[in-house]
Amino acid sequence: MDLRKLRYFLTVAEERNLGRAATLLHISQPPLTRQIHQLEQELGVQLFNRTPKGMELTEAGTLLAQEARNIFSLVQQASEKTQRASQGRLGRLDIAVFGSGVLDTIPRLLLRFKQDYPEVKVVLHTMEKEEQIQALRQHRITVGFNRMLKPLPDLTSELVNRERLLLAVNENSPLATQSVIKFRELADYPMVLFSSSSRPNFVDKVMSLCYAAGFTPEITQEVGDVVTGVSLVASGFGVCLVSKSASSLSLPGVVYREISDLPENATIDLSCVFRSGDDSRLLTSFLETLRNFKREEMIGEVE
Amino acid sequence: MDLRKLRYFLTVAEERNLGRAATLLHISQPPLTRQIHQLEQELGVQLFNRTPKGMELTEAGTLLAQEARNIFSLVQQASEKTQRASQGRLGRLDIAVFGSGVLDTIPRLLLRFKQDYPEVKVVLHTMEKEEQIQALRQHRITVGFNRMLKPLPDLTSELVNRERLLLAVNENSPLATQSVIKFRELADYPMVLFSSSSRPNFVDKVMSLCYAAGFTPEITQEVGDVVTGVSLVASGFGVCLVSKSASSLSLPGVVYREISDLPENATIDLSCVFRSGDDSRLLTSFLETLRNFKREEMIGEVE
DNA sequence: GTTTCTCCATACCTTTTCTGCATGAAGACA
DNA sequence: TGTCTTCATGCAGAAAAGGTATGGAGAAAC
Repeated sequence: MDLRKLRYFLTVAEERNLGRAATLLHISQPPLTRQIHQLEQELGVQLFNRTPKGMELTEAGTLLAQEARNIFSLVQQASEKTQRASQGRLGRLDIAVFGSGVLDTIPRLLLRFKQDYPEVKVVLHTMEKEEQIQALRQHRITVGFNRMLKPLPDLTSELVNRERLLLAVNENSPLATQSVIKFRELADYPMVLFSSSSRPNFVDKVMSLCYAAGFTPEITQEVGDVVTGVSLVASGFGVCLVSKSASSLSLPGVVYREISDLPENATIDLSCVFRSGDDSRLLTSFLETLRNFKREEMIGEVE
Repeated sequence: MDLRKLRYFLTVAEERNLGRAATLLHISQPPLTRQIHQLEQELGVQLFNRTPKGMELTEAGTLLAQEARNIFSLVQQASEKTQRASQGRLGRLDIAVFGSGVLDTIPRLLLRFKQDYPEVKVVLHTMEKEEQIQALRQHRITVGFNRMLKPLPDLTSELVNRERLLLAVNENSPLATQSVIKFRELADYPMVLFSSSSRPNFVDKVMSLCYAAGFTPEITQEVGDVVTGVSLVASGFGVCLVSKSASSLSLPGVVYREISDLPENATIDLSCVFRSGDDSRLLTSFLETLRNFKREEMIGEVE
């Protein structure tokens, strides 16, 4: 059974007349007769009763006509969906985020993407950096978000934004009342820091800043993620250096303070990683939204 | 886009290799290549990335493959359903019953038909006799049930069963306590009867029985249907002659009694009517069940 | 009752489309 | 570099679909 035969059948079923149906189909009547006969023979079912008045549907024919309409509707949809998918406007995009990366920037970006491409289903996976790299290579995800990725040949990373460090301090700490905080002063306060296993680059960055400022920080507790870190600050474990976007995380007893003399390079980069040479249309769409988003964010910061 | 191309596409999509797919499809590789190209061109969408390892689905291709599977499943179902419909095992059968005909016999028959042909959807319509005739001629129904139809050239009627008359009497009436009731005795009791507009044949039959017995009945009330008639008996309006199947209608205060000397022809026929020469498979199926049903009912009565 | 008209079916030929064989081009792998 | 695998292309043959002419059967009109 072929779609042409089915189309012919449906037209005859609706016209109840071979001649008119043939005209509508832009063919002559005899081949149409043959195609209908063939369809009946293929199915082993009589679809029409031939009367002097025309072609009258049998019960089986009536049912097939309904089914045929469904089939054509599905075929039509399939064609349209395929075309939308080829334009990166329909489909499924698997994205990985790291534990605390879901704060601030990424949700706003994803919301923006959802507005731009409402038919794309975004599936979020929580993965740490190494897991993301593996998942990208295995095509389990298309995009990963993380911080400070070392360059890799098969993966391309693109900077999403660069945030200066902020200090999370307990509201009862003397630092909370100071109008200006210098980095050097942190030497006098215990510090909560990520464990070097979970965020080696971040730890290295903080440690090297401290060394440059001439002190070794007193680490009271190592934590695996920002939320835990900030909640320890709330409990009075010490101060904690976090990225600016983490300041959207407001816990009772915690305030965020800028450090006045932070060096230029004391920043945390949020990057977006994908397979080099991935020409997927969904990725292209996503990167387009990402670049628009960056442009608008920069304008926002300048203002 | 025709089903052949779609089948080819799906096979290639599943094999991810033109050569293997061609083997499975029992064609050689070059035509398959061309068909895939044509499909891509028709849709204006690249469905595969050609790699030295084989054919790799694009996002659009992945989506089309899913849709294609749905389409084939629907086509398969359509074919099977059509064949079942041609055997009278699937479809919709519109049946008309008269007001009180839904009592006893017809429900049992319909239940039996539902067991024999579970995939046939029976739609019941309540219509009086003349309405049924019109509906049959307009093909709005396929079968009608009614009582005592006069012969018509374009409609065939088949006897379903023949029921003797029963007398519905109020439990307080002297007749209720009598062991034997003779027809002649009805002359002394007021009677509830159908109006001659709703059941002319039934009224004629009762009146002629009374005349033959030598009396004219005192009609206290004319009613349109059995249920009303029997409820008037319950209220003490008089006695009412009903068909045996109506006795399944039990109302408080009403008992049913046989009449000992009822003539042979004092019967009510339940007939089934359909268009003469209707060769619909559903009707054939229905009549087959009906005849089996009649056979079993007769055996039941003999026992 | 015959004619005419309207349908669908069949015969025969033409045209299009698909298929197979042979072969080419390009990247992977040893 | 040679070989292997994979997809792409040219050309001829086969199959399927389409067109024209015509037949046959029933309904409607005269």
